[in-house]
Amino acid sequence: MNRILEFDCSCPTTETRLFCEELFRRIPRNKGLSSSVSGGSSDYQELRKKKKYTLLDAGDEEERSNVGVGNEKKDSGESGNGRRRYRKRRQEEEDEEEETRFQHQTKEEEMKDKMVRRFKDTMKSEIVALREASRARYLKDRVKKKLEEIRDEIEDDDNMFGGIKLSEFETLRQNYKRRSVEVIKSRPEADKDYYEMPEAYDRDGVINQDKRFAAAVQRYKEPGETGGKMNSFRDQEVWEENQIGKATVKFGSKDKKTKSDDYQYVFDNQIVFTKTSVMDGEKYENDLCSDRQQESQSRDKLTLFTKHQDQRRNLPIYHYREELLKAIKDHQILVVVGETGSGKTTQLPQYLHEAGYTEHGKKIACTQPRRVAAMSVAARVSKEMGVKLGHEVGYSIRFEDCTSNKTVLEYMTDGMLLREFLVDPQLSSYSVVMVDEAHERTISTDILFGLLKDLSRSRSDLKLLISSATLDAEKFSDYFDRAPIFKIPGRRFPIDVLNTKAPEPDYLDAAVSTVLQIHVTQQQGDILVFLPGQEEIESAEEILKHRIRGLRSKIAELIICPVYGNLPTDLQVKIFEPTPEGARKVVLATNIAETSLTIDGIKYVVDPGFCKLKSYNPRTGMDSLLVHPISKASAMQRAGRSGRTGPGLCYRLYTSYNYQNDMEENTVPEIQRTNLANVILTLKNLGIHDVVHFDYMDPPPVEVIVQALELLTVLGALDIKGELTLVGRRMAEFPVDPMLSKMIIASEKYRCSEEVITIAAMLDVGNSIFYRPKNKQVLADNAKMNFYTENCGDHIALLKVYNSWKEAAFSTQWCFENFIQVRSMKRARDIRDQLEGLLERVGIMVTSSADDLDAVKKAIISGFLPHSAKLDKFGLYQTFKNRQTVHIHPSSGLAQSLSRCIIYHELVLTTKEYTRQVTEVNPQWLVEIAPHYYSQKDVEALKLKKMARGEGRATQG
DNA sequence: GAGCACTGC
Repeated sequence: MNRILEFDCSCPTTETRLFCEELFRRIPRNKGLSSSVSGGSSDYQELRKKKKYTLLDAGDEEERSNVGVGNEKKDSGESGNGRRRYRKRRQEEEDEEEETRFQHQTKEEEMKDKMVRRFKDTMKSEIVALREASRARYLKDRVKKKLEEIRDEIEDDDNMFGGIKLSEFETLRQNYKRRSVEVIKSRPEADKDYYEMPEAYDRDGVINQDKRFAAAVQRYKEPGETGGKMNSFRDQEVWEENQIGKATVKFGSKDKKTKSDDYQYVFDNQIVFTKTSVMDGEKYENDLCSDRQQESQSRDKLTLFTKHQDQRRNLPIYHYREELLKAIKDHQILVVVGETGSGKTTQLPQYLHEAGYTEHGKKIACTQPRRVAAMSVAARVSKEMGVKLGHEVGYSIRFEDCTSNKTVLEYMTDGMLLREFLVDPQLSSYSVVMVDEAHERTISTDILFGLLKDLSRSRSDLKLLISSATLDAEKFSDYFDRAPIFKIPGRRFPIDVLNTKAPEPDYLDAAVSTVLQIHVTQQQGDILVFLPGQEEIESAEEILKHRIRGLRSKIAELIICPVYGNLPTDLQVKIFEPTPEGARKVVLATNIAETSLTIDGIKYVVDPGFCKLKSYNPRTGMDSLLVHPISKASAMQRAGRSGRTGPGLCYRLYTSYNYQNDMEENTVPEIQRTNLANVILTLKNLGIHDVVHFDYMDPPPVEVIVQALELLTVLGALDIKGELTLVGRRMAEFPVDPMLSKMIIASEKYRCSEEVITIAAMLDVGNSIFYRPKNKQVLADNAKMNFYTENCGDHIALLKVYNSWKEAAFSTQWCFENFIQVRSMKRARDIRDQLEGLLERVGIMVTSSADDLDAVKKAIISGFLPHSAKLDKFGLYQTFKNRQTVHIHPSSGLAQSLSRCIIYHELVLTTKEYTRQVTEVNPQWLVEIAPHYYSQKDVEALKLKKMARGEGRATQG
């Protein structure tokens, strides 16, 4: 009894649920049908107004009022009829009992007493069944009412949309309704509108409860079921969803704006795609099958180690093992081409190890462009070899050296190998160097190319492997003295590439439309959309949400996951969560998803063909971060993201003509579009004097090299002959930009190294310290302004942020409270620790200037002396040297104030020329600190202007 | 009152 009552309480719409269970039980299950039946041509709200539905509504109200009210109250209403009768009877019986207690004389009375006691015994066990029977009867009535409702709907539909052509969904829905009616009608006695209480008493006057309830329960039993209870919740949910859909959404032929012969869903700007090409998969499926077989066979019998060995044998590269080893033996340099999944990164070093290249204490190095890749690959290989990570197989990345003297296979970031060159220019501990993902052309990789090529001439025993994706293999081969190319097939499913028929004027809108198009017309599979930046992702998210709002009950659930670098990690994790059944995930990502993140289950890629690209202008010394069309290689890479777990589809929002004729083959390598000051300093430190004629694979513009040389000279890292000075040598020790390292070196003079390395670390992590969520911008801004005090710029604010965090014991909670990104702070701490260690190495004491912020500012000037600007008479800033108009970025604490002379960390062209991370300084200090760069005249002029402006203001006031 | 792709030492 309790069980039933509790159940009633916890489920406010039990009647509804049971009704619907009954309904669904009787109707043949058809998933597609039941999900498409949602919504209705007639508007539920309007239906509610009609009189014939008031009865139903009253029932609904009653259900609602029953929620949370005591159980007793449940006995009211239609469901209580039987119970009321029963109660009445019970009361009578009780009265009789009272009577017998006093009289108790005749036999007749004794018999009566006996009967009552028997009745009471059976009461407890039967009351449960009685309630159920009563409820079942109520449900029967509901079925009838619902049936009536559906009939009316059909009638309405016929009247309203009789002559209009319906969409497939609407037709389906109507058919579904008609079928529902037929099915219910064909049920025996469905239309009988009275209920017979079975005979309760036998002829001899004895109550026969079995007989009484058996009949009531019988009708609501499913064949084969043991009890009359129904317990499917899923169908209930489906039905409720449909009801909600009816109540909130208007949809149907009447809402149709344009008349077309046939349609499913009408979008204002439906995009027409043409299939232009197919990227073939490479004999994947057979492999996969054998993979699975192998896996299932080996799961129980084999150990983990042998299982790994089995998997190794199934990789495409396995068939080429001997040939590869022979090629490596015969040639000093080999270009290996293998697409994702070929197994080159994990297998090649192992083959070399097995072939004896690690004898005599030599190691094999394999470089990766990213830290995560180096770590995860090393972990994988150590498992395959059955050794502990850090022993025979290790990795070495910044802040983390996971190797030992036993290590023979060393995975490392490319920057790390570059640092290794500084220590040991002969790389004498390595027998093989493999540069993986060479096609990514990071700066470090490009510099490594030149150094390794040179080294290979002096060290004939050193084997060099350059591994890359297909496209530019010939280029690598040409560069490395026509080294042979070894091709390994990849493992990928075929991908259909679709291009638009006409160019799309608004890629954002087109991307959103395409996503919806895919969502309603294509089968299961997640969607990945590439967008240039955070802003575009956020607006795409909003538009998408807005557009599916009106369709929620018509289409499957669409889960929107934004991903970009600055997104806090805990929000990034969302994209890896498996998509729930029946739903679809759409990932809105920046280029982060092109190489850095791999998301499982992506079947559709939407590629608008743009990305943000940073490029450097040596004349203005300014970086620009602007939206550019992507390259063909990049487009291929993006498309490839869809074919990882099954055949994929790539929707390109540009024409195939654009692709063929307007897009570059490859993205301009980083080395040709970056400030090279750091690279030049590194090369100089390696003893390469002629940096202009260094063997670059793609030489950077000479202007950029010259400008870098100039800067290094100004900073005192190079002397007049272009040779590295002591200052330059010390600067090169620090793995940061030359301006930052100069600032650190200068902190020795101003006795504030403690503060300066903190600022350097905070500047180095970039602009991801403060987090500003869209819905809490004011709060976030207020929290940020707490770190700004009088006479305090962005640099000092960063210092305060770090120190406050330190005082809060590096607390994560503190970060949340202050809208600070923990991830960035942890990184800043790592960098700071590293810098602190390096201070010692170059012989600088860690000293604090305490509260003397001027000392800190002077150290900043020493590093960033070309980055100064002054306020002109129009209230705009002009750089001292280039006379270029710049603006203080609104995110800066100084954006509102007018400081007459500022030092900035960087200058980036986005919508305007913005200086970021700004501090006000005394112009006189510029001359003091850098008399070789600033003349007294520059500063005097500023003073005069200031006076003139002051007077102007005075007269105005 | 703007908006910052991704890396690496």
